[in-house]
Amino acid sequence: MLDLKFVRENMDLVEGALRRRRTAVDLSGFEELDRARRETLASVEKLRAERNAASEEIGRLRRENKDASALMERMKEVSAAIREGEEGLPGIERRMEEVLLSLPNLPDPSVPDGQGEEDNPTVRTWGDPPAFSFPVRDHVDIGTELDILDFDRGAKIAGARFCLLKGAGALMERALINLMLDVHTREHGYTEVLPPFLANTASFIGTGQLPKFEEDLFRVAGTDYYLVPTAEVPVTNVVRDEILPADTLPRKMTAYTPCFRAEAGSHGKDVRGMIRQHQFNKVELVKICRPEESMAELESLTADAEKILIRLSLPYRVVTLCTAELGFSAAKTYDIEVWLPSQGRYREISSCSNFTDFQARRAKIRFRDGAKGKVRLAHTLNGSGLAVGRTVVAILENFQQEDGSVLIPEALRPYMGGMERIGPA
RNA sequence: GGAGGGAUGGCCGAGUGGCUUAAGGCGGCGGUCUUGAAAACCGCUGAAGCGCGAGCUUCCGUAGGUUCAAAUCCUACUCCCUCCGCCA
Repeated sequence: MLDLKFVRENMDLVEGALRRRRTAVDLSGFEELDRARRETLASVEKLRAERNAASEEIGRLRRENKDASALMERMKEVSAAIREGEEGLPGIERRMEEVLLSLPNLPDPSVPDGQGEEDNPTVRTWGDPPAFSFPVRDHVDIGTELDILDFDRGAKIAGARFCLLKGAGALMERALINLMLDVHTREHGYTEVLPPFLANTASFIGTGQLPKFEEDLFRVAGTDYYLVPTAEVPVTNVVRDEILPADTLPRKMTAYTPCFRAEAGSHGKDVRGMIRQHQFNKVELVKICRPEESMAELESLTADAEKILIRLSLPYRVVTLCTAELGFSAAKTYDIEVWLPSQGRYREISSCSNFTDFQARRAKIRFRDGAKGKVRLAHTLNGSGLAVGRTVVAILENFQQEDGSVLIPEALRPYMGGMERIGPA
């Protein structure tokens, strides 16, 4: 959510910044609502001040056993006038709230303009795509033949876009989760949390998925619960409605959760394999920090995620999302893309974003600046560290051998009971 | 699921209709004292909205209601605690 005062005073700037995101907004109606609200508020508050003064007077008169009935009678009218004046206010405020909640974050000035994926500049590249002396197969063929991925059974149990992992496949998924959590907690200073996998409406509004993107979520029928689409939701909301001591910042948390995505609009994209599923595992990194530090924290958070790929010897590149690709709540995002031999290109495996004060304002995440300082909105960040299912895909494809087996990256072997290779069943 | 008890500022906690513009404490900040610190003492210290400003208004879990006036009374809901039941 953008700051009301800022929007009011910088309408043109806001409209211009959102045009950079290819989001057309017309704020003229909002301007009118804002004016009406302030006029109403001014007159109602004046009446309330009158009533408060009279109430005090009535209290005084009654204590002195004097007659207050005339004043009480007059206040009846004032109270009626207040009620009447207030009448339109909830409606106006609700409509303003709707507008504010529907406006995406403003892109950071460093974010390049662009129309689509092809306009995301590459920041850096690590590792070399492996060369193969045999025909490359994709993870579906490799995994099915090794009997570690079973898409047919996944579909039988749940439906399309679900997968069953078996044997060394299930073990690898679990091993990756442990490796990632260990690296982030022991080497990068994050505190591990294991949050609820369902969260309520208030939490989803806090991080920006609601009210706008309900169709992307699975809701538990008859309840106020949604399945989390990312640990970002429960973990960022750990500090919702709190005022944090400044010396506890930056607060760094990491969490494993399964992620559930309905993604109504995504049909037809990545229909094959484990790239795009209704359920997948992810280890998430979340930071709450001072505004001055958030851009530097974004750099280090991205580096923390990259570290996992380096450990696993998976070639990747980092791109900056251009204005058109930026997510709703983000001011700046780096995507980390891993090399997928079967597709001959890099595919997203992590998305690291600085949300500036956008989520903090919605979720009331604040800190006290200095011992007697002002209360200020914090900045929030998060990034995948990493998407586990896609990491399995990348390992199967990058480490595939001519005989159909898959070498296990050395860093992962201790987490898989010393297993060095997944051989044919 | 049943019965009871609760929800008040960063934290704890008093407060059953009008001198509550929320007592008191803790914590924090400033000061006195001290070589320095601690202790002691003194002072300051909730959040948000509106207004150029003096200032005004709102907020005591949430939403309604009663009243000239609500932290306080009424209704519904949410969450927490204790006990019982069920259960991994």
